[in-house]
Amino acid sequence: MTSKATSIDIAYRAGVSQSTVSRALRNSPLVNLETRQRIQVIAKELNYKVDKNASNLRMQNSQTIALLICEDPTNDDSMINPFFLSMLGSITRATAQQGYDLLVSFQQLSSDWHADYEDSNKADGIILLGYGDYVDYAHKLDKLIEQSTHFVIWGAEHNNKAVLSIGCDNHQGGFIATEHLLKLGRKQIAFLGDSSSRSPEFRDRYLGHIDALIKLAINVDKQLQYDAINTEASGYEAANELLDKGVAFDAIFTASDLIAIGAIRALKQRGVLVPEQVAVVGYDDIPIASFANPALTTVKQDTRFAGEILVESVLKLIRGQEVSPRLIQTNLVIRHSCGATTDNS
Amino acid sequence: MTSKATSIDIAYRAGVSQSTVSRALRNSPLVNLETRQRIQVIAKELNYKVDKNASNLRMQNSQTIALLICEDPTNDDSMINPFFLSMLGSITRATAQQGYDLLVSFQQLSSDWHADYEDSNKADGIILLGYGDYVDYAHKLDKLIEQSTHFVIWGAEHNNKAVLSIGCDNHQGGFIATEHLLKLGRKQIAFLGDSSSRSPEFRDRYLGHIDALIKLAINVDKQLQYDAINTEASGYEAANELLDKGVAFDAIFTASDLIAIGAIRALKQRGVLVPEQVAVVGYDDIPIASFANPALTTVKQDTRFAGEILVESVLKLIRGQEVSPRLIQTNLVIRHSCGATTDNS
DNA sequence: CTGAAAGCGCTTACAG
DNA sequence: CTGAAAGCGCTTACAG
Repeated sequence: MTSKATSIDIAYRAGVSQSTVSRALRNSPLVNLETRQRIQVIAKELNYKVDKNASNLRMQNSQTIALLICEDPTNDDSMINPFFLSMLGSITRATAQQGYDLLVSFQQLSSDWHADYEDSNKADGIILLGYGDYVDYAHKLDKLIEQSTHFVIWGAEHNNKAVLSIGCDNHQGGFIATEHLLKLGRKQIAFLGDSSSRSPEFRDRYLGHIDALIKLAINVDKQLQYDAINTEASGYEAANELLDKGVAFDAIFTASDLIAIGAIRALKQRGVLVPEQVAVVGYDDIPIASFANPALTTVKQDTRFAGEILVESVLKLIRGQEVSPRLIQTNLVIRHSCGATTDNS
Repeated sequence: MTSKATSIDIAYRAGVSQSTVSRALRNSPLVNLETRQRIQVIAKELNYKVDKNASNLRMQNSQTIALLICEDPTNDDSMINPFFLSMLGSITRATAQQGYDLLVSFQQLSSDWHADYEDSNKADGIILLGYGDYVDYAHKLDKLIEQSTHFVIWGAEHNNKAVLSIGCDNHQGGFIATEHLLKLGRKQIAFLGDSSSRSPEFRDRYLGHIDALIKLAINVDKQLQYDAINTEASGYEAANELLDKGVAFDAIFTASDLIAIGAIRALKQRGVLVPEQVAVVGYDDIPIASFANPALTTVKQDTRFAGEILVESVLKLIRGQEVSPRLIQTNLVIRHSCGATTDNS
């Protein structure tokens, strides 16, 4: 293979100047339609592609956006949170659709965000995908703001108003889950999941749950909340503690599917029938959810839509357009674990 | 925020020439240690980062590699094959470790590979992650070769010797799965999975399975092979067909975990005890596997290692070093579905 | 050990 | 409608 064709090569063959080639390839109306087409044909023949480095250097942008995944520290290193993975897929798609490239990186490996990305002109904007309160990242966030980097974070509204956040409405999600359970006649609903401010997502789900109870005039029993982090093991443990305590309950709403799956394992092991004796509703609708036994009723976050909004938002930021934080509504996926359907296949 | 600092700014402050700054930042021994350090301090103060576009343009490389995911056409559009997702994670890590960036793209969205990547100087090399025989991509593969693009594909050895492939040893994986089942005393082992050449991975797993049977002098019963594609539904269906047929079997080895999970659902529904009556072994060790009920015994492909090898291989290609195709050994993850352990939690 | 200069391949005012 | 020229921010022979 001979070395890559440049616009000069094309200019030579087309018998025009390099500037004209450049214009023609960008389809500028300035250049005569006929010459334009002739140039484009030659370009195709030579398999010519604009050199992005040169073009970006000149235009001072990169047409790529960076996705920084701040992995959930509660997960073991080898496995990415399944919800993130799903977001990754939708963000990749949305980015491509907008004609941008996506640079992916995991946070633990790089300690200097702005450095690695926008400052080195590799990305025009950044999407931060994390779980939790971003407290560990606060300092870096500040740095990003200070440098007026274009970035958007996934999650609950941030206390720093300069940070643009896009997230699913966890409060609403918690509300509909519990409301559903109440409508099915369940009265004592336990909540498994950290309710501290360290986990804003979980806390908001908890708060939504509480609001549903209050709205339906059910007493809130603090005894029915158990902390759990986002793992199967933690759900298993929390459910066992709940069982050991001896408090009566006929349903469990968990802050994540992983917790729900662990809880179901504990219930089954103790001979508790799901959903007959205890209904279970999870959160996230990760792929595993539909394969659980019984199949898990869960709150689904629309990752496809979320990815689109996320990408659209950074792009707006980059273009200097108006953007505001956004909460995406969730919806309930009803399967068998809540007892709403009788067919328990 | 003032505009980004350049090497000229640093040169000005350090009272040296821009060339010296460039050398100092690359830690060239040519420049006096003291000046070098002084310059580096200033660079840090100014939060300076080398402009990648300029640097890449000048050096004629991009320090990034592109990952093209050719999605399994049997999966529905919204969900990526979990095995790929896991590979994506490990490739991301491996790439970062080598100081390269990773550009991710899904195949359906872009029809012109070489165009979008190497030719436009955005990536120095390409990793193709696909499932199957790459027949649909043969034409494009040819184009890549023709353009002497640096690329490596995931999967079985390709019939075109010019293509460098890295993959797990599916034959060996099939072998150890069946061998394990035989050692546990199972005699009639069904195989669920396409055994045609359209699915070279599945076919090799099947062949390994057959070899294990032959080695242990068990008759091969063609009746015990059922086609299935890589979905839960397909596994469910195949297991039902098997059950309907009325042939006796005491174990099932499936070409993927998704198939295994569907098969287990069918077995349970028909009242067949797993693993007591029928042992099941899957393939992939996707996250769901450990949550299945019973927890799935499966053949694990070491994705972390595979990702490293993949990245290492493209890099070698890029550097013009010697590389050869590679088969990575798999290993068995023994859980409950094969009946090897009695504790069925 | 350091500087002046060329050049990577584009895009885009500027002039015609 | 087209061309000559500048310049994006680097890296690296070349000369000293």
